[in-house]
Amino acid sequence: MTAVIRSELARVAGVLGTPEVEFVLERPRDQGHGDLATNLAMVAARTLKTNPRKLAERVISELQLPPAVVSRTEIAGPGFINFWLAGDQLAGAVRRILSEGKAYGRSVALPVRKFNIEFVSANPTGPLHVGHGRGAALGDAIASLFEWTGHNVTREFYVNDAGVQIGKLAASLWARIQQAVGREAAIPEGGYHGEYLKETAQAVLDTRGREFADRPAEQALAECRLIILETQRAEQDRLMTDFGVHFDVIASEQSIYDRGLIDTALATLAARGLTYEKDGALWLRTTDFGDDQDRVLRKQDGSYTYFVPDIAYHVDKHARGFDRVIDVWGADHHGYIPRMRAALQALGYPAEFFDVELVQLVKVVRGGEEVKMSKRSGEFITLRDLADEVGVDAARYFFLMRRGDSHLIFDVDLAKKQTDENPVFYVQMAHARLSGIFRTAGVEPDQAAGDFDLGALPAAEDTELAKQLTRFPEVVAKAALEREPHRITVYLEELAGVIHGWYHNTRTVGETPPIERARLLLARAARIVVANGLTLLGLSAPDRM
RNA sequence: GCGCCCGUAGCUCAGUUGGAUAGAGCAUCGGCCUUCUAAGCCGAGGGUCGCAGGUUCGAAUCCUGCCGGGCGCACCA
Repeated sequence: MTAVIRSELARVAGVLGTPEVEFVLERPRDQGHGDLATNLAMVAARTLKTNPRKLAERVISELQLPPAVVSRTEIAGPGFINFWLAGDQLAGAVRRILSEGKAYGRSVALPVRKFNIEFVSANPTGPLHVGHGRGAALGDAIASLFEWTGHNVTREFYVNDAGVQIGKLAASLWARIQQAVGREAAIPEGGYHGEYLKETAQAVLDTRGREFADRPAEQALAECRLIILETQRAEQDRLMTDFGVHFDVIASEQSIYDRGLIDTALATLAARGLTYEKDGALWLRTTDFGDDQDRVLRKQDGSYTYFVPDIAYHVDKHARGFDRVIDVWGADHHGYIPRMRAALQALGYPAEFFDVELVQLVKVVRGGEEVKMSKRSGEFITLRDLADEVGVDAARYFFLMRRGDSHLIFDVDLAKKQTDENPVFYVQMAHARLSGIFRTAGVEPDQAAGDFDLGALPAAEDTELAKQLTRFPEVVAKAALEREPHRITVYLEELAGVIHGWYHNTRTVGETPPIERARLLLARAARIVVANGLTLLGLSAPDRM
């Protein structure tokens, strides 16, 4: 219905002689300002150098909108034009919720794009921690938002299984194995001290026998490397599955080397004249593309920097036909963005091909005290621990309820509370209560049929709820455009507030038949919207709590 | 020193690509249980939008400078 008004406004803008003017048509914050408002007269007045309110009068006299769509218009404030929609419009919007069901809120944003979204991508050198959890929740939710707006999405996880860190990890495991059979052995310099390696060491001895510890070091290290990689990867997969995140592609750094993609990428850059030798190293002219200094590709010792497989990996993503690639990174990697972007532009990819979503670090608080995390000491809150303690739904919700680029304080006590102070509980409770209405009525929600008649509903709460419900599609579209899942949680909390108020102040079961019928349909529509919002974010929509 | 992010109510945070009187939850205070979940609802108080300039009909939003917090500035990954 907004599209009709928008295009009519655009037509009038042309009549006024300002066809190019950019105006806004939006829902005003204040209900007294109508259902929709536009600033057309004010922005056009600037170019036409005339009085905005006078121009607004002219706009209204030019507008040709059927009364079935707009029941009233007014000029307000400095020159806003406010519209009140006809009652049928709202009832029609609720009927659309009922007919679209699980699909309500989905749309197709043109042009349809092929997205690759890479997230988590944790090194297989230790357990996933809460920061990875935030990346997982955010990446998955952004991917879902793209799907809900009609795009093609691949969720991807990149494994750094080729670097020197894996070698140190294998050596650390080997030391733990030696210790487990009672020998003196030290974790090597820069190695890993976490408890989990002791467990893995014991598991190796249990399954392969104690003789494993007697093998020649060189052979054993190669084997340790494979074992620890597989163990860590398996645990990461299990955790992500338990966390409700499914990856379509697990990409391996080692395979980037094995498939010869390194040489291809370097050759392409060289052919474009963008590399040079200096001080015995090979450099890339990233300064030509906005970086503040050129970067080394191949070190003096002949080995490649981490930058090189990263470039090759993104070349591979490009080759796989994605037209938008988004990496979800921890904020501590932000300094890496300019050089990555520069490298991809050096390869001739369009600037919009590559983008990064930064995720700020998570501060976990319990009992009012910060829970410190230290990878060094091996003491930190793992994602597994957190999910076990507060539950997957609460964990995911808390990770999503703030903008990704703002610091997140994760209050463990709050996440566990089964009261309205806890936003997850508050939203899920709204769904459970709506389900409760149908239990009492003795009908399945889907069986609440008939034509929705908003006119049969007398309470102001009915209309308010209906209005709130119909906002959902535009909230989803905006959240997808901005890649901001927190817009969904904010909306759901507002919606839940309206639902709780409606539930408290009106009754459904036992009202007169026309009212009961209409309220059941409204409850069904509300239940659909809450469920769709929760589902989109990867959360459950419980019928009881 | 340079760069990126952040700074909004006591706390945690929203704030529609510049709009109308800056909002929500929690906390505090005051009401409401013969009710489909009181595991809830209604109401009140609470603000120098970090500070100072600028841009314009209009700035929390855009620009400049400063202050404060976080994170980066490798031939590490």
